[in-house]
Amino acid sequence: MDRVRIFSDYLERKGLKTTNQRNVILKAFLNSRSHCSTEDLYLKLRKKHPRIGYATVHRTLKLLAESGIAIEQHFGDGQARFEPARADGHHDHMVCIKCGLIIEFEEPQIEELQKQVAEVHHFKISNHRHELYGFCFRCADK
Amino acid sequence: MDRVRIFSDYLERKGLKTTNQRNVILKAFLNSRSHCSTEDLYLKLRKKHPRIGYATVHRTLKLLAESGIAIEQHFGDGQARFEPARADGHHDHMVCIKCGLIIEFEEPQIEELQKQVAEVHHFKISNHRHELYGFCFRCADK
DNA sequence: TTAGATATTGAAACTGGTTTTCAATATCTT
DNA sequence: AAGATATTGAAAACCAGTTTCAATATCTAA
Repeated sequence: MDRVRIFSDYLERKGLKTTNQRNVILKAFLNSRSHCSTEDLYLKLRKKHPRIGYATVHRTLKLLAESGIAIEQHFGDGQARFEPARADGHHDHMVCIKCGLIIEFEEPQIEELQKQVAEVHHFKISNHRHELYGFCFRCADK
Repeated sequence: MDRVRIFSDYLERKGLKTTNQRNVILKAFLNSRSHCSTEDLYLKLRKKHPRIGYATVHRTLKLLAESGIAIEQHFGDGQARFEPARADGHHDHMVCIKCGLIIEFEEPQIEELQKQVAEVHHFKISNHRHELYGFCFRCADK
């Protein structure tokens, strides 16, 4: 089922309304490069849809995150970033502290270990964040 | 070497000055429960030292983090928290999203695996964050 | 020990991302 | 098509954090 439909269904379940702005923002989000901030998306949309406000973009991104279509990330620069959730599951991030490059990684063994650690503490994980900060191959050389 | 001395040395190396406020804040920080925010520490200090300002507390916590005495944490509630660095090395956190309980954990195998993942991507880790969000044993029951 | 140079302090103003407000507008239900 | 309800955009509010600035404290060198 495509994500436009998933979103409409989510809105309906919540007693919210499907609007033109929400659809436009959803589509722009899905087409955007990953890890875009509200600002990024707002500026991008502005070209074709100058009447859509920043607040609406941000509210819609929050809704997308709630509905599971988007994942909200915080990489420590004080600005939320959103990326489309993937069918192929969870991944984590390496963030270059020099150039800002974001590399995604997936490591099932780590996931398994953290599950075990949680069990030891009788802790029920609902989500997690695992981020490596440092220098990407390009920036490490210098 | 005790941490008051470590801090003085750090300040001197940086051409900064050892002041009464900085020492008072350092001591209060070391005696505080872990993971306190600037606000927490400011309010606590206020009782005995009502003339110390919020800005000074925050500036000093930043200096403590720079000097390696404190570790700055961000658990997604939009407020930085600081904890005394431990001699026994690094640890990560589980955060209860209901009651706020913070459990520390340490898992060398995860550290090793993340090192390997970074190598694959020619990424040089300078630090990382690994946080599990969910329900602690007490909150999971309900 | 003291004078001069420099850093620190506290209060208040400012920042920047985010969130809320509110009157006008759009959507949905019947 | 009308009434009820949610959404919109602009602007204001919010909030942790940071900066400003004049007064004060610390440090250095004589």
